Amino acid sequence: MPELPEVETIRIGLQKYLVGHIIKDITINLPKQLSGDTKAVIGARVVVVKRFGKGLVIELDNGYSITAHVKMTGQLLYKEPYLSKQVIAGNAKVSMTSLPDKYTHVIFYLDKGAILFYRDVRQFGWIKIVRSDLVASQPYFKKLGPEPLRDLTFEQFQVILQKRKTPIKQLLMDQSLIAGIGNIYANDALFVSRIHPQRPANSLSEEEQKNLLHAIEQVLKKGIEVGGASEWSYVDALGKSGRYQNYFQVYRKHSQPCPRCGSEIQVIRLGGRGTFFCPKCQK
DNA sequence: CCAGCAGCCTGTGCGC
DNA sequence: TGCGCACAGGCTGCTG
Repeated sequence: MPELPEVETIRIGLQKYLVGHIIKDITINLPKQLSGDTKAVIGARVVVVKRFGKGLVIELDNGYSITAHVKMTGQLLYKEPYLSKQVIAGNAKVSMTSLPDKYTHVIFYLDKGAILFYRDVRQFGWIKIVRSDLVASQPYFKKLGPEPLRDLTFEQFQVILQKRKTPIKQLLMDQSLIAGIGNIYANDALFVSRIHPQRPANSLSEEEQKNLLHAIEQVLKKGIEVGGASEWSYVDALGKSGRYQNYFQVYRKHSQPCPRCGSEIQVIRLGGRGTFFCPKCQK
């Protein structure tokens, strides 16, 4: 499930391949996944691709932007004829040769025979076309908290934690407090910093706060470095899988030995989400 | 105001 | 083998 590192990896791919392309036409197979002024993108050129939290913003040269959230199973894929072979070589989970397929809900036809398409098995994601100057006031983008690796300072982090007695893991995943962290990186960051996921956020000592922020930055950077986690259906803009799943410390490792002390990793449900931790290392 | 949870979906993996 | 069902998940919107 794409979180900050996965969405950042998609962004990097789109920034590299999409910028400069002109959108010629759109095909909409599942109307509920696309909203806004869809006609506005026709004839416009892609200028830059940005990311805020887990959201993507593809800015066009006519004052409009394509905003998107891929939720769990969404994929934004770029394809052009001469790239097909190269893409398959990149250990793609999805064979790009058979795409677009029945899960492809929106297709943007670009110049030079390239396409950008949105594929989403569970149909939870969305694409919204809005004026660029209104992106920041859109419901999803409006309520995003500060970005780790970009503008989240230790002082801010401390204030966020001190105010609340919510279990620390739930707090980390609250997008309005800190943007971009999901279940995978929340679990792993807490393991790295040896903090129990159920600890009230305001109970952390200053040292624990520092360790946690450092761990968050560490796991997110590692995630980006290895192209994200492809535990489910995540692939980047060229259909390539990431490798972070090989670095999971505790996420989905229940009943397996803790990589640090050998104790059995436990699983509980916290805020309705699977929560994995080592009962011995994490206090 | 905040916490908790249903709903949105469908492929996967389990038990029988 | 095949069926049925719980489960996974981010976010919105509703309820208590």
